[in-house]
Amino acid sequence: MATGRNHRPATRSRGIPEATVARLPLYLRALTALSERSVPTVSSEELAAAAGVNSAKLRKDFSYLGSYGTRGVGYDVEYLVYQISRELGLTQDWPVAIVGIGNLGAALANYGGFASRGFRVAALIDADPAMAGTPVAGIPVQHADDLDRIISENGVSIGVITTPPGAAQQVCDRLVAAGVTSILNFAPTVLSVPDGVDVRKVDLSIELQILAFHEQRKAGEEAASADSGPDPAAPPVRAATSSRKGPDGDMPAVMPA
Amino acid sequence: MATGRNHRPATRSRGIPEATVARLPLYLRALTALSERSVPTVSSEELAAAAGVNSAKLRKDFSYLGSYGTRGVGYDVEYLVYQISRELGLTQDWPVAIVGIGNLGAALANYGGFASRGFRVAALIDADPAMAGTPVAGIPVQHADDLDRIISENGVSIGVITTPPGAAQQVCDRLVAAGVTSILNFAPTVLSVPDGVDVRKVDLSIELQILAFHEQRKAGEEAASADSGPDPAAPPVRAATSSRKGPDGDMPAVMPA
DNA sequence: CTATCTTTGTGCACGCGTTCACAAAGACAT
DNA sequence: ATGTCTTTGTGAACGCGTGCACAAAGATAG
Repeated sequence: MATGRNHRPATRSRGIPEATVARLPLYLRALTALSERSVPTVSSEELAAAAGVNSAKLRKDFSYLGSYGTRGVGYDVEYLVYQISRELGLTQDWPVAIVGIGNLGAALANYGGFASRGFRVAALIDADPAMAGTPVAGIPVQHADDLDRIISENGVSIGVITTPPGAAQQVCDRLVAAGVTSILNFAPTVLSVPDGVDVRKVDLSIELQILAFHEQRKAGEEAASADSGPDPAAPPVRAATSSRKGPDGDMPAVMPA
Repeated sequence: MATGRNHRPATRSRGIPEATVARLPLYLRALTALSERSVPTVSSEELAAAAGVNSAKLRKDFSYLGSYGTRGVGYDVEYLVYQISRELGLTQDWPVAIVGIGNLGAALANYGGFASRGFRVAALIDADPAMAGTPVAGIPVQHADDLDRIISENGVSIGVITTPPGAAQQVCDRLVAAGVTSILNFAPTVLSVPDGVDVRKVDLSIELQILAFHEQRKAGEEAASADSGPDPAAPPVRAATSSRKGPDGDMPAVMPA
């Protein structure tokens, strides 16, 4: 019943830190590229550079999985690919259902990176009856009324939500009721899920806003003597100290929508 | 020249912790919803619940911005919306360019959440000459040859990369050369950027793999007495101790692509 | 067999982020 | 004016993650 429990709070899973788990796919990608070039072994320094991380961090990460390297030589690429794949659970097939086949849902269905690495788009679900039967990326869209059955029959345990924000919580509840225990949420909504269900959030708007923050800061630093404009340290006229400072007139309406 | 410097390493910006910056958009979204319902004030407890975070964390986050609350009452919604918007730099217009108009790029161009909150899709760029002139989401696609000019003329400082992975680094280099200092990267590639350029990464494949890890762990815990199958603690036959343990035959080919 | 050289694996220290718990502050009733 | 009650703002403790620096381990040459 935890409201808005995003990501993993601090529950270390099976001794492997969450931060390490988040980097394993990165290592795996770099190792796969090396494997395709038939590189037999790789040092922590080389692999770290390819993955964009510190070499000490990489070695510590791998130490959580076990001692898979050879001192003086490095790591066996194929063996490490297998170990990480196994640790991440990519040696098995993961049927995935995408709910909400709008622009984004359709794009994800077509996305090649989805299909590889053990993930398979098993079902596309939408609430619009007009879309039922229409194939998207070669997969017919099914109606949301049959959500329970679709999830059960396909053994889906990972759901992807690409609905409008208003429908996200309801879809989430139905997915969880049908047996889904992992959700990738693209809707800009805080989802409430019961314990035992993992939610990961991908929010384009939030990413842009974080970039805007740093962008503004960079601009404010370079032009420290601008035309009274973006000085992030000078707050505007603070409203009176009364309890209701609503319609004072100096509060610009910032958000268009 | 820093290779693979993603996110912010540890550089605290303007006294505001990076973790706090990442949560400000979340608060802003919740506050905007309250504002639309004409709620005048909100307590840290209520707002924290709406944003899905701890109330103490929220209060500490706001304390970095200043003392904008009233003890015994809570926070003025409109005032806080303005303060956070200003802090995030959303009071100004941010022209954004999307490079790589495939499925995902087109979906982002159509995505409504992009347009709101000060972000404006100023240009769509693709390397395919056949797409030049074709309107996507009402915006004509322009050819990548004119990238420099497009970025300069529109004053774009935030670029979104939705190209195939092979083209991402080259596109990134050209964007940076043209003056872009913030990049949102959807391509599964580690980007190298010079200092002063911020890169944020959105990687669907990585998110799924993290979910798969926890999913596997959950499945392994519940069925602790399965048919010798997914025991995450028992490593398979370790290859011989020689330096080259490549083609031993017992190394399953895990990655299909 | 011994020496040297490379690279892993990790002990340790440090800093950031989170959470608790509580004093200070202000609203509100009397 | 005073007391009570609610809620903020923050000091302090704790835990996680990161990076340094080095010893241990093994390969390789002589």
